[in-house]
Amino acid sequence: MTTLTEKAYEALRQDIVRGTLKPGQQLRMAELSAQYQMGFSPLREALSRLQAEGLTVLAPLRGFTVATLSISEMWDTVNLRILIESEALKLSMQHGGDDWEAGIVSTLHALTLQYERHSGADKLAIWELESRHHAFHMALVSACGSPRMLNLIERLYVDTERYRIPILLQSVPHRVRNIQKEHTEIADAVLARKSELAIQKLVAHYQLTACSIEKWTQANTNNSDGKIEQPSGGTREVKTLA
Amino acid sequence: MTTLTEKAYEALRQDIVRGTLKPGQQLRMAELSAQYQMGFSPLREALSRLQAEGLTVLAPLRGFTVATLSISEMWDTVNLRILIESEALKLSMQHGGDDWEAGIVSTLHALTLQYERHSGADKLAIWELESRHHAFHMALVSACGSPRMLNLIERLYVDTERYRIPILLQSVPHRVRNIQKEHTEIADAVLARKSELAIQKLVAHYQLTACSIEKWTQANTNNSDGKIEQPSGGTREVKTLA
DNA sequence: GCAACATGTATTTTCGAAAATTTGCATTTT
DNA sequence: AAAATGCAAATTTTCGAAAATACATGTTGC
Repeated sequence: MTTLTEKAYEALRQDIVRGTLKPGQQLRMAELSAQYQMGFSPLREALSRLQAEGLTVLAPLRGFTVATLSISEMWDTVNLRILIESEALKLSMQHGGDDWEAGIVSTLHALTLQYERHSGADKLAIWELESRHHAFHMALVSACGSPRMLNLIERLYVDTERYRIPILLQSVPHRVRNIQKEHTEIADAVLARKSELAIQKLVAHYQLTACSIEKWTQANTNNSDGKIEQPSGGTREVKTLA
Repeated sequence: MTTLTEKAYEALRQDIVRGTLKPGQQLRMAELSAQYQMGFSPLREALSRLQAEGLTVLAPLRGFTVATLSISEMWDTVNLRILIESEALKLSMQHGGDDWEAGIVSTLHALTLQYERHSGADKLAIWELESRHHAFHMALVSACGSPRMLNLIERLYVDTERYRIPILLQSVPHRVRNIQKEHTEIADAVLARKSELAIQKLVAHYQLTACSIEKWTQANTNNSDGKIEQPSGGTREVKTLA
């Protein structure tokens, strides 16, 4: 990583996705400058990029804020993700070769290992789990042949990741679903090139996750619908989506 | 429009889409600063945003360039557009009310008027035509109920617009297709809520356009495949996609 | 007491120059 | 002659301060 702008971009992006910077939070240049040890220029540039990606919002002359979360936005994202990834998965199953299959097997294996290892609320372990989870889902669609789709899928993944992470950070993992089983079943269907079944399982996986997020949110929220608070910390700022 | 950054963003975006800034062209800060009458900061910020949208490319420590065009990229974009807009159109036909229908009728009418008016290669008329064309296509899907989809459709429109504009700028419109008839037929099927038919006509419309661009490019190009030159002007810089 | 207004402060936005890096070119070396 | 090296110019990147704008607070007028 060469330029400061890139460092700023990576750092801000990670801090937003992981919830260090909370949804709706004002991002004051002076504070960021002190926090990340750099001047305004690289920060603004990074924030602009993130704005185009939907992770920050710029209100003219009153600065940047972290993009807020809401249940309706989540469902919008999830539904779009289902549409795109269903197609991408189908294409991958048509075009994918040995390397593609190998990628799925290996990322699933790595994910499983980390699942079994991941016990409590150890942050480091959670980030590693997230990373491997991401790798597995990308491996599934990686042979779709469309750079544009892959790029979009990557962004949609990040967007939904923002909703899952607050739950993961809770110490109680309340494993009512066996998520790892879902992953394995998806991989099995995909590798067997059972197109319909694989897509159906992937869609169900996403919908179950979304439902679980929705329920968790309603349980951990006292305000009216469509708003999401950050669980950790004592700051009690309620964020609404634009 | 309040801030300089916004002005820079709009201006650069328009100049890239319309081909004033040519695909692959180096964007030197000093030149841009003189051209657009502002300092580096707002320009860099605008270019960063455009980079996230895929209209510019940033090579670390060697500046920004205009994103290149290629036939394979075009097909990738068109296919994704077909996937998204088919779904969005279906949803719109399910949810759309009177306002939505009115929007389609009025934008189609405005488009038709400009089509008949638009004679030669009058740039002003072409930009107006483009604007109304855009409005019509957005009107079709505007009732899909998904802000995310609409945002994505907007971007995909711009991306394909970059491919159509060089052709429009040629004085000879070589109207082998009756494009306006295609628009009308789409609108008719949509308003009649004939879902299958409407989607089929929209898809055909996009595929015909893509084919026509591909043929035009091969005719106006002497190099090997996948590269596109800008037609106007004497500069003979060949641009490849990353 | 309350609203409109003015004033000072905090913050964002923009500029112009300094620092860091690449690029082009001439010179040397093999 | 070709490749490597070193230097100067051009260019990007970054900083720190100036300008512009928003925000908070207190004041005046009614």
